[in-house]
Amino acid sequence: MEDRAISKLGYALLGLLQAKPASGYDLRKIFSSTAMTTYSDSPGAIYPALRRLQQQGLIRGNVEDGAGLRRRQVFTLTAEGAAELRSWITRPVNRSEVIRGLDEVMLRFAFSEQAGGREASVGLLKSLKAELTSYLPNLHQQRAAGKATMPTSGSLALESGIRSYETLLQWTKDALATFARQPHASRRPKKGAKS
Amino acid sequence: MEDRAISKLGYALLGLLQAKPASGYDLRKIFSSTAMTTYSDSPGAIYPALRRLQQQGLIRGNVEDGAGLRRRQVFTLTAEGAAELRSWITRPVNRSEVIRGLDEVMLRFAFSEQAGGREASVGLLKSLKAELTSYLPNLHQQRAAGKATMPTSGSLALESGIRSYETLLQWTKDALATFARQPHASRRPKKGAKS
DNA sequence: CGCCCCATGTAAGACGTTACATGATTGA
DNA sequence: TCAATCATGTAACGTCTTACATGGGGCG
Repeated sequence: MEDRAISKLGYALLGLLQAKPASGYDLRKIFSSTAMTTYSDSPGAIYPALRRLQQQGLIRGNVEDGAGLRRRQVFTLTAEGAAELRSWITRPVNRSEVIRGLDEVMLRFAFSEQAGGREASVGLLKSLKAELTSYLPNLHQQRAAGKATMPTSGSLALESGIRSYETLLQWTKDALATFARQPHASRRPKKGAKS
Repeated sequence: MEDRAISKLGYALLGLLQAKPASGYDLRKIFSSTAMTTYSDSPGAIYPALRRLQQQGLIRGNVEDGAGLRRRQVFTLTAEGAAELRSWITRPVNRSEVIRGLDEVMLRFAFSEQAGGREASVGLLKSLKAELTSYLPNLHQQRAAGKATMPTSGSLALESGIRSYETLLQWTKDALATFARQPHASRRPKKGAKS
């Protein structure tokens, strides 16, 4: 239960394990076959990451020795792991994350509902929306400032960044609307099985 | 002139030096003050990266000892460096870059006009557009497939990814239109080998 | 004089990438 | 039997992060 930092890959693993216990190999397959291909499926990254998480007490591994199968270790999230995941997810979005770590924010959001229920998702969206709203004028200013000095491709690149932030802002609004439309009934999974 | 790989930061430095010779400190300021804040302005990253580029013969450093100033080394792109930059920029965009390395593609594009003229920019845009067009149906499929199994926040996260790719595709079309509107006059700073 | 900006650098440590290694099971 | 897939791991390597170190120059 040491207290060192957890990498993005580490959080991705925690989030997946929260949904369903899995082996390292299962996790690799998820990374290589789904939309999570952004993450590395290399054993040299995953197995050491799992070991670190286990040393920190965030996951627990159980060796499956059912049949005459080769040893296969299935990892489960511990209570500490679930707490760590929740605290990572509910932490407000700040400027530097918007600039350098949007993918991590989206990862947080993807796991938010299972980890902290509707409220967690909505909270994260609001926080992201606020940060985007305060950051965008900044970019517009840079576009105006650089108009003269930059080559066409340079200012187009900046334009692309601006558009992607605007699209994201619109998405946060739509996502908030989606949650607003949903019944306010307690959708919060306390323990174990999900729908 | 060893032949090892160049990191993203390395290319960012080459691109900036192509526009204008600069010292390590100048480059750090660019990273910390402009829209290029995505790149680290830490000396522990930049100075070693510059040294590597110099060892590869891609840049050359000249110590300025004009006044009684403290030594200040100004780096310039060599011919080899310019060639390397061009080859990086003109290399076609592939699937894995679209998935994991869009920021690097945008970096390439930002530098493309100065490095290889209008044709380089247009070529890169076309390549990106083709790759996006072939990748997007893939994501739509995943959305359809996961609709049942994913929690709301998960599918919304995927939706965000899809939208950002669609926005980018629209941007490539607009950018191509921008270049099409520009005069075809030779803006190319290099003697033509390709027709 | 003290403080901040210029300007460059090094050292320790963590993480991911690539490549290699191992071995069991299943199917052709 | 050969190949592929399941399943886990290690070793070397490079790069970034964080933090520290150094030292001159300008300014109040």
